[in-house]
Amino acid sequence: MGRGVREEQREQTRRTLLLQSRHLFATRGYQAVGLAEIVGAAGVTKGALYHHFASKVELFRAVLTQVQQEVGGRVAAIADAQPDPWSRLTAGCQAFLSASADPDLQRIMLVDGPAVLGWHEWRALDEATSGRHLADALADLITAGVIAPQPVAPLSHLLSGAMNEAALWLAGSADPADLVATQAALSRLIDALRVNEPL
Amino acid sequence: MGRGVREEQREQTRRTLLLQSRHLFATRGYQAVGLAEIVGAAGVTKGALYHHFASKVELFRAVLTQVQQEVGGRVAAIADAQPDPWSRLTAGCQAFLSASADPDLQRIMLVDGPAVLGWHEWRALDEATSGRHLADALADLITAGVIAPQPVAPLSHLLSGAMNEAALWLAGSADPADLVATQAALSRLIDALRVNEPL
DNA sequence: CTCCTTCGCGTACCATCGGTATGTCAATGA
DNA sequence: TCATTGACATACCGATGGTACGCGAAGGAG
Repeated sequence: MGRGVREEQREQTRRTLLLQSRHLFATRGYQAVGLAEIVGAAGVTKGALYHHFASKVELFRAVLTQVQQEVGGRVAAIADAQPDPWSRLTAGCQAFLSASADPDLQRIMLVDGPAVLGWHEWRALDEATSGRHLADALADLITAGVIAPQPVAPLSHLLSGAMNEAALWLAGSADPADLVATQAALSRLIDALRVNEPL
Repeated sequence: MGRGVREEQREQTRRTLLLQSRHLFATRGYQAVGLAEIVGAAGVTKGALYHHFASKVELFRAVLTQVQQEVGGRVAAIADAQPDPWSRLTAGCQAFLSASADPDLQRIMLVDGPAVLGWHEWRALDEATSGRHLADALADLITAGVIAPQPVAPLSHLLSGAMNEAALWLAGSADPADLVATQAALSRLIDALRVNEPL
């Protein structure tokens, strides 16, 4: 099944473009990085870039999608390994916090994402990956009667925003105790959702 | 106290620049608005703009500072009118949610702010206004023994992020029930902080 | 009132950056 | 073998943030 030298080179170039732009976007931000620098790092020219991506924004969109799927995959993998719905929620939240703590991911995912694509589209992308897992976990817990019946959307947004901001803060904090304290505080907040606090 | 025609005109120009750029930034975003459009709306030229602000970023910084102080002032006014620390926290959170629901404020404050100035500087600005009130309220509740002793910083970031994201979501939701549900969910989360859940 | 200085601002210009049109050469398939 | 397609390079354009400089009126000194 020789896939053809043509298509192979194409995908190679695209991967390199994604990889380099992702690195540059992560370290210096979307605005500060010019296309010249990206194509220079990738060893190609602007012609190649615009052959693969319609605009700088679409290149960023591709990078963000990739990052979101990676984070979503890591969270889902850890959450799905848990035996019960409640553990899936808590473990998933901790996993998201850990994954988002990577400074190379969070600038793309949490800072530039909403600004470049607009909040609504950013939200839609998140909803397709990590956000979906959170909403699903909450819905499962409601149907299981573990947490009180209520609309999932508000809760999902509150928790998602809490974790996003916390991850941003943790990335800049050198003290590892902050991570522990944040996880503890987050656990307390989530525990509040249980229908009856068992002493 | 004749302030002089000179200084009066200067401040007038600066105010107009801030007002117009704030409106444009709020409705179309920092990136999509060019300086030509701003100075056109303000009835001046780029010379005037660069006489008052060193760069487009500094203009945005001035706008953001103004917005933050307004929101912080509104929140503080409502919170300080409450009799006890616990009411100050809850009322302050509700006030922040309501204030941030204004689409003309939130794009500047919550979307473009972190991306344009960088998350750290954005955080520092927030810390100087609304964020400070939240941290103070939490600290008061801890010393009063209402909520369990714990570091305030993680809690403050979690709650701040939750409210920010919720405000963003509420602005795009036409259903007024979403606001009620969000406030209810937020109240439940905050209630979880009490040292001993009564009943 | 006069002169000079200062200051707020307009004008003209520049560099850079995202984006496009077009050329080129190799892979492909008949 | 040869025409075609497609992946990419090159050259170029318009717009935008930013700068250098000029101008005219307000303010102070005599």
